[in-house]
Amino acid sequence: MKAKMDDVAEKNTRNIKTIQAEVQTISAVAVALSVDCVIFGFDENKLKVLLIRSDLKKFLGQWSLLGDLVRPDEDLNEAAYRILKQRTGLKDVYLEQVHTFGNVTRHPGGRVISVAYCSLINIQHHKLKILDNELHWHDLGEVSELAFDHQQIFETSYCRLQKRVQEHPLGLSLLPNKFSLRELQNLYEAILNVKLDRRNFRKKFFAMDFLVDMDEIEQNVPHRPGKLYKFDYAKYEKRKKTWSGIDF
Amino acid sequence: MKAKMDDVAEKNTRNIKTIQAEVQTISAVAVALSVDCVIFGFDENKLKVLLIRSDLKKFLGQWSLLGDLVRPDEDLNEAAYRILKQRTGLKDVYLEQVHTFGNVTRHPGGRVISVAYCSLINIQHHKLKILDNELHWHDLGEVSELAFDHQQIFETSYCRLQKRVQEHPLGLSLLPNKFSLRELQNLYEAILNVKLDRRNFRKKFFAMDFLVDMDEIEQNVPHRPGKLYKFDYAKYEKRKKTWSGIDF
DNA sequence: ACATAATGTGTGTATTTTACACAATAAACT
DNA sequence: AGTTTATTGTGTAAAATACACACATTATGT
Repeated sequence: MKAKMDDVAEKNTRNIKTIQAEVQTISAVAVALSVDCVIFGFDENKLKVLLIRSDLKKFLGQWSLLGDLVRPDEDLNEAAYRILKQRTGLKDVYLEQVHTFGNVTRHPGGRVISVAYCSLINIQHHKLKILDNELHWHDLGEVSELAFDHQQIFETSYCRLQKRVQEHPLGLSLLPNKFSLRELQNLYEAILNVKLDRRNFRKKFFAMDFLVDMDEIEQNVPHRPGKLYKFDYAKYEKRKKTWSGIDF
Repeated sequence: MKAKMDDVAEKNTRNIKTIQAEVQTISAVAVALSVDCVIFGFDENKLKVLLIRSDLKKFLGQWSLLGDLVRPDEDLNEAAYRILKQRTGLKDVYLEQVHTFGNVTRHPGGRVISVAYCSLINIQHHKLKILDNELHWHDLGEVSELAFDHQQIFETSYCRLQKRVQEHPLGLSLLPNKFSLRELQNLYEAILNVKLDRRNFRKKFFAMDFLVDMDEIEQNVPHRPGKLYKFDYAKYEKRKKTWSGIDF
């Protein structure tokens, strides 16, 4: 399976070169178009990103983002959703275009421009799918020297995420449906890489009035269990026009 | 001149179709890559955007953003700077990538993806160049039914601008080097489309401590003239790491 | 029953934001 | 020269928001 994918990648690389050779003679530039997804997850109180071993010989052993070429009949968003579905089995997840990377030399196989997407998934909803050890969740601190310009793409996406979670309650899509306030705070602390005051955090989140008390408590914790809440997405959708962010 | 440009555009359109016909048979998708610039200016206390009559027959008479195909040896940012230089004669202006639009059907001539850039220029620095009446500054309120998906691109860019001017003092690149506080406030009111309290506006801006009193006053105004200031870009560059925005 | 580890809760203080009014100045008009 | 007009420049009090901070409660594990 892996060997076959490598073949496809190598073949695409040759094809791109061929196209570009033809295109040099005319005025329009044909480029290959790809989408790369920066997929974030949250587990054991740490923020993670999903990476795969690089396809290309040049980057042998290095990790890279999940990406693919966009198909002829496919919009950019569709391509991003397809990649997510293929790799994680999940759909209906948060996905947002971040930036387009198109430097001439960014891909050794020829001119390939890449539209980067940032995605947040609930890591528990697909745990079974990563049997392939070429696909792996990495702690954010341990992401370095990615293939291509993926280090830059990753960093750009992470910065965007840090901004976005202060503007919209996106982070919640990283958590289980039911969560304790401690989990929620751990999540924000992990994303923003700061320590927050527990009482003020709770106050702010309750003031938003989007949390619904489930009348359940945590199980199997070696201490006083916390209450469980869910997020009221419907209420948020109604009010988000007049919503001005969280700001921790 | 205009007729020649139309020819080139039509020729490119045919070429793109030709390329795509060839590409259908192989696995990589070749797309044409373009850059569209949303160029903002400020004049007579109004925010303006620079538009040109559409090249294409399908959109005859409609206005469109300034764009061009990206060259084979050209990075995306370079292409955007080139367009700005060609159209306005200006370089060293503020320019930022906003979003990439790549829907399959967005261009009637075939698959063309467009990377949108937002730019701010001082409208006085190039006043002489718009002799061509196919190129025109439009009041923001009067921008409607642009060609292609340019209406959407424009709106996305304007929203981005509204956010960015609250995070960085970008707006100043729309003003002359010397400006009064009234001009500055008019600018922010135009961009954000709100009314601001004069005293509080001044207080906030002075508190930033980036304005330098030029010891000059406005000339030829039929009322008490205001003092002129310039913006201390060097000081801003030094402090922008710890800078957390303006927030009107 | 005792130790452990985390939950749940409120208040006073500092900071920031907002609302708001009047004297001073230069030009234009008579 | 005096009056009108339009806009500049300035400060303060009240309200809202953000911040720092401590102790009793509750379940588990031994």
